[in-house]
Amino acid sequence: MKRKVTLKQIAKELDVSISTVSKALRNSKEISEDTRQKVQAFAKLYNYRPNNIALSLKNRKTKTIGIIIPEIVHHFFSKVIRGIELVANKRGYNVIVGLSNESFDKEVINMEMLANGSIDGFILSISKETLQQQDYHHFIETINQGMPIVMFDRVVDAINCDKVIVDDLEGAKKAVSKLISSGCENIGIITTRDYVSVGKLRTQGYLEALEEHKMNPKASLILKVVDQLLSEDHLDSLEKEVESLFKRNKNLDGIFAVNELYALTAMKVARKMHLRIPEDIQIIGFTDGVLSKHAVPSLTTVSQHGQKIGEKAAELLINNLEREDEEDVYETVIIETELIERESTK
Amino acid sequence: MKRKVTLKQIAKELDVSISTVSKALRNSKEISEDTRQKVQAFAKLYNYRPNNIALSLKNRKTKTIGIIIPEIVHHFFSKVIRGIELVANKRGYNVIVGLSNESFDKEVINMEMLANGSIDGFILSISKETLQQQDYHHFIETINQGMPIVMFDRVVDAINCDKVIVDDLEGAKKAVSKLISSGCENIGIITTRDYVSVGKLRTQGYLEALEEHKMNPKASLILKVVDQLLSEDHLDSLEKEVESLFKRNKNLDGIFAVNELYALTAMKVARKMHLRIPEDIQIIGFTDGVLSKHAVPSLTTVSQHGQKIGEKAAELLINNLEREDEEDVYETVIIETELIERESTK
DNA sequence: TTTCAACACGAAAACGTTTGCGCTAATGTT
DNA sequence: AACATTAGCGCAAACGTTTTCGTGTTGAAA
Repeated sequence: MKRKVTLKQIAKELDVSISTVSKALRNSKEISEDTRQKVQAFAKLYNYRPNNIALSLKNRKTKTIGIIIPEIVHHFFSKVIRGIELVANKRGYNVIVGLSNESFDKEVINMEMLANGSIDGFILSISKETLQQQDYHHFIETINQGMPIVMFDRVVDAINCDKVIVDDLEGAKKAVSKLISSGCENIGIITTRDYVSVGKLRTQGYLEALEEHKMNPKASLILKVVDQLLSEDHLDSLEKEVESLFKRNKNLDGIFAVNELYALTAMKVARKMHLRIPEDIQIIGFTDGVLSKHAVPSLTTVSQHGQKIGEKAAELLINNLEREDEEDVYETVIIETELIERESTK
Repeated sequence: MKRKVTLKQIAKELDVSISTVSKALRNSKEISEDTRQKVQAFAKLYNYRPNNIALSLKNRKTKTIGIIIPEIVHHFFSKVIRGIELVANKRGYNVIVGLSNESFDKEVINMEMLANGSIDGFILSISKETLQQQDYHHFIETINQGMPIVMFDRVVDAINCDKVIVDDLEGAKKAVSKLISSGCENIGIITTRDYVSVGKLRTQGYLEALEEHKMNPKASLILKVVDQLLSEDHLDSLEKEVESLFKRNKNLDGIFAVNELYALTAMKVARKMHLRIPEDIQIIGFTDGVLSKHAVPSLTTVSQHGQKIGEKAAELLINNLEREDEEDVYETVIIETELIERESTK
């Protein structure tokens, strides 16, 4: 078991100084052709690679990006990571992942762990708990220490930084407009509580779409699901809530659900009530996950292009990191949504 | 924008030496109560945190684990990561992720990037391309340099290291036995080419189960799908292959599919051919992903417990890293599979 | 022969820590 | 009063790099 070879070892072996070895390897012309070749041959033989940690310490940059997401077992976030990874690697960066599990404390702890030199900047999506508590001091402190942050998807106005979001409002409008133009007259929405910004915006898009088509929103058509974070019977209670939405609106002929799971649940309930999709009721979801694609009937959905979001976020961050001048102009990039029409709509 | 404060700055500010500050913060009793308090107060005020990179350099360990997986947009791998992250964080480690995208070259490059000091050890699942080429020199070199590796799911005998696998053979047997005991007499299998070890083992399990029940395997019942890595029309060609399986076996009444997607495709084809599930044909998949749970009818499946795999892998690695004695005894842990019965079987 | 570049290399500092050891002054012991 | 102990602190090395600034040797020009 031979440990990794260092400059010092090469130097000793070849009876030259460390500086000479370093320069020889970097093709400095201070070094004679002779020694340069000798050193390089030796280095190749022993498979020398500079120690990243030492370089990080010296350069005061790690070439590593920290990602904090609320949950990894989730197609959207996986896709975002893939996007980040893609451009990060292309530009010589590594990616280190922290999971907040939708918890404020874990978010803070994870960020603290990474902020002490391990990474050059953050890409993150805020946990639900943090959004509820509206405590953003850890973001502010991080930024104040000179470490840039890019937020995506779940962002918050209070923090001044680069952001990548989808046009939730517009996406929702597209979806609802589609339902309307396909003949729906009583469209229900299944959404989250308002503190999740994306939920709020999508609800707003729903309302605006109705308004544009001179349709009156009815309170009974709006279902704001209370989400008990990931509990086991969450699915059951969700189903019950959706069922009551169906029951109190006998003439329901369209559903806009702000995520995939809600949409699938709606499909399930519709089936239970012997409604045909899309003949009797049409359904559109949000988030282009794998469920929508393989559902039966397959689900028309508003795609968020998670990978593109990740790519863009990584670009913003790295550009910021590598920018010479220190001017802080923050950008908010909006990734267009796309309505993917499948079998659940006419 | 105040940069992170260092020992040196505190020392200068308080007019003591760096060593004094360091010792004061670590509660060394070499330092007087007086200065200790002074230093600690100052440190707290300026929110001092030791620089991880410097510590890594000094201690020659990074407290970071490198994960290399073929694909992240995949429930199984996400769950494994979650498991790893869980125990890693609990034991004070961070997690850094590299994606091979099923490519040999990317696997090698990623490992090289991480191996030069960035991490203390690897947890990985081998890419398909690597398995095909059977070129494992990068694993061997890494291990030879004293960096431990834990492999999971897709492992290979040629490499001597800790491994965490599911009992693919036994899991497959469970599934097929279930089909048999539910009355199936003509059971088809949809599997991968043999170079993917898990595919091979599951096929073997299928055969053994048949044998145990005195049933003769028929070549026409075995479909080994050629997987053109992630191409767009992969789904189409997959569907055609499955369809021909159905057509050449008119009396097919059971399907064992080695992954979720194959199982779903089988369901789709069955539906197209007007076979009722589970009355006319029963289907079982492998991998407990989200698709199986939400499919209609929901899919009976062999669960692999991805999270548990991740947890175990992290434990093995960290135990190895923190072991004092240098004896190399490698373990292969088998995680039991579990048959989750849902609606696609009787 | 002296002077001066050019050449080839080495010493040392720096990045931020931790820690063994040595030093000084004060205190305690005979 | 002479000596030993100890508390309290600083020096310096080490981890592995890169880079600036010397410095000694050579060869050529004067």
